[in-house]
Amino acid sequence: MSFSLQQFLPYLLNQAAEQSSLAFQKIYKDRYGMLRTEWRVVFHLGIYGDLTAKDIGERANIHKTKISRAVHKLEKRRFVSRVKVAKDRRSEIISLTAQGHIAYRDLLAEAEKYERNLLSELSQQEVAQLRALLQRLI
Amino acid sequence: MSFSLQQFLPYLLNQAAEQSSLAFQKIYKDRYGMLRTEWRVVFHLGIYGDLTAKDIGERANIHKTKISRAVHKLEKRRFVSRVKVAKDRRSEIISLTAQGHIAYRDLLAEAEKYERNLLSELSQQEVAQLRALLQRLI
DNA sequence: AGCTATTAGTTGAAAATGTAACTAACAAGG
DNA sequence: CCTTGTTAGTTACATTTTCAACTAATAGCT
Repeated sequence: MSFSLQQFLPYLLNQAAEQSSLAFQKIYKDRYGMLRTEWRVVFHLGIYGDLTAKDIGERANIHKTKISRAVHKLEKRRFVSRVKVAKDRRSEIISLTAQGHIAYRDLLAEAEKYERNLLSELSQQEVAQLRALLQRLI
Repeated sequence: MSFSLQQFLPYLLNQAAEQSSLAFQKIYKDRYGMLRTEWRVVFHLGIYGDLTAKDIGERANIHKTKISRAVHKLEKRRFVSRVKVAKDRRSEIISLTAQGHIAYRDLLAEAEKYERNLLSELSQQEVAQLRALLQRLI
């Protein structure tokens, strides 16, 4: 009985991850009807600029079918648009539309606010430590 | 462009959680055909002893429908058994069967091995820090 | 050029999840 | 006891996710 679930790292990380994204999830869901993958696609485009589906998938570690469906939905709702790449017509460059940019900026502001709030309990140093440790695990 | 997804805590936590549970997930899936919720139910029973579905849900922060289905599947595969509570016949005490215990002990050993390996990159102190910080977030 | 292998992205079917509505048992107040 | 409200757990249905098979385009080899 010496094993503690509360100490088991994958479990701990999962709990923390769920807790920490729950409230933010509500924002992009309620406000833009987005799912997690869709929000992630929007953020990647907002941060890194235009990308192909493959790029996004690689950077975000998301499977291509999920990306494909997320992009479809985002396109249908006019948050992104696509243009075939001349050089390689299998792939398409995905870009935020004007409306997509607006949503991105809005959600970005929320994300920052949200994170500030989340981290308000920790000291600067602790935050840095936490991030560094998590990054090493990744 | 100052915002970094790699620094955004919910994102970081999610990545770390996914990474850290991927390989372990493979073990309980391949070896016992279990899903995450099922594995969690088994661990809760193994660690805390017999519990009702409600108890498990509360401790593990899992919705009752998920618990209900997980328990059904575990019962069908003879990892757990159920007995109606005499005092309150709405609820049932769930217990690991002999076979369930065997699976539990096996997975427990794997979990410990897995975590040792996962943490081998970090110092004792760092591990303690990480756990403490995560627990505060939760 | 022609053949095979790989790659980007899509699609369909099966499995899993979320949500809400439901049943059965209990509880509390009259 | 009866009514009303609550609780444990299940079920049905819609939405998501996963997995494998697929199409279309390209790359590489001969």
